[in-house]
Amino acid sequence: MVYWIILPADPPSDTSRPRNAAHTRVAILNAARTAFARQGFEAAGVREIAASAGVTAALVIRYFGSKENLFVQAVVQNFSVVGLLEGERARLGERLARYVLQKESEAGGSLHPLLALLRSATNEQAAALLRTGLDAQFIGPLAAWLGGPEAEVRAGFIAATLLGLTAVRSVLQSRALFTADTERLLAFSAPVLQGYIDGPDIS
Amino acid sequence: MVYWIILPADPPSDTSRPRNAAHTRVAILNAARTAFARQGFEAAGVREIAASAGVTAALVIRYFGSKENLFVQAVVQNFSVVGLLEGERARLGERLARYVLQKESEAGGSLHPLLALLRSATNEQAAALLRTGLDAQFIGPLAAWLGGPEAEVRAGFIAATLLGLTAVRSVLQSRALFTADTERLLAFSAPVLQGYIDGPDIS
DNA sequence: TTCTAATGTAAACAAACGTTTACTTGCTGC
DNA sequence: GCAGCAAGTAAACGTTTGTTTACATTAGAA
Repeated sequence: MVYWIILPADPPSDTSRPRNAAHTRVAILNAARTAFARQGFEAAGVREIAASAGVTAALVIRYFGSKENLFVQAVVQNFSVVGLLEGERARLGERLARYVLQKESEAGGSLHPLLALLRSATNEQAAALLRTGLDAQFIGPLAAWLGGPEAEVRAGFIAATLLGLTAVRSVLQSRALFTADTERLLAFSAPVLQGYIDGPDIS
Repeated sequence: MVYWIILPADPPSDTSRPRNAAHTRVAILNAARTAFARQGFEAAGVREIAASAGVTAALVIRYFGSKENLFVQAVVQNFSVVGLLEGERARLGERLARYVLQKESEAGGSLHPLLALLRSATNEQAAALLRTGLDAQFIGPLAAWLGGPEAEVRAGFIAATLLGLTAVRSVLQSRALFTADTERLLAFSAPVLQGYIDGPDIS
């Protein structure tokens, strides 16, 4: 018991955290995002998410009602394209390509948001939830930004390209794209993406 | 009971099948391919595969040793790019695009082979198996066919594009690409794929 | 300081999973 | 015709899953 007094006031930021529903909620959401990105909707367990947030599974259910609802709040409502749209139009293709080609370690310390989407897209339950989110928060805004009659199809192809690259590189880790250096992959993919952005309409 | 006698001699082609290990094996493999394509490696259950093949789960394990081994024999050793490589080089992009854009109903009656790959790629156990299969049966042969110093990267991008399209269309069923007609999608994607095939090398 | 509502936990639930064991059924070579 | 082995099944095993129930603890207002 004495050891508790000797330890610093806020040691590993989890063990001695005072009871605080708001902080706990955030901790659970962060743990869930990481777990869903690493393992997908099905494989990620409520007990494991709870443990890595420093609580128990029962509390997670108490706060979010169900695993499905936790997924919605942690992942579906949490990826967006709007940040990438800032900047000159002629280089949007490059920004998008860099967005998916950067190593996980470079992605702001956390795992790539697209990973959670991709790793969970195969579960029918999660896919139904993601369907809405992808249209509302990625394809929709991107299409509106692009403009023109083919905007939706163009945005869809961009999403498909980014997801495909993420799939082959981060999930399947196919040798061809996993070991190649980022700049070379960028040289291939950025023009393609820019082509979807600025290419001519199909009659 | 009388109804059985009235029914034709070989009714649903399953109930009255005589004992035949070879036929049963094939039936299990077919059922497994469909189940893995529809639900992915984890969600597809051995009991369900067995039932749809007209046998019990114990027999499936007896024949294939484990669910993992069943997956290898049903899916991993069963997708290949070689068929698409026949024909003129200038139209390979179009053939590849058609390969993934055709509706499931047009894909020879069965589900698209890429679906099983994609829906199972998120399971770490299955992904490890698919990693080898994708390189050995798709990217490898395609790269050898393409030739040139960048062949592997080009093949990787082609695989990524096809997987991405399949993901957005068949799994996420995003409105933008799900409702658009095949010919328009073909007009967008075929040139991109052909670009990966014939485009200039990156210095 | 005391009391109560909020915060959290331990333990168990029912269902589903892949797999194993022991058993029954039926085709086939002698 | 009949043994023997292959083909197939029923039932259970041990885990793991998301979720529920009943209980403990602590923070904060009175």
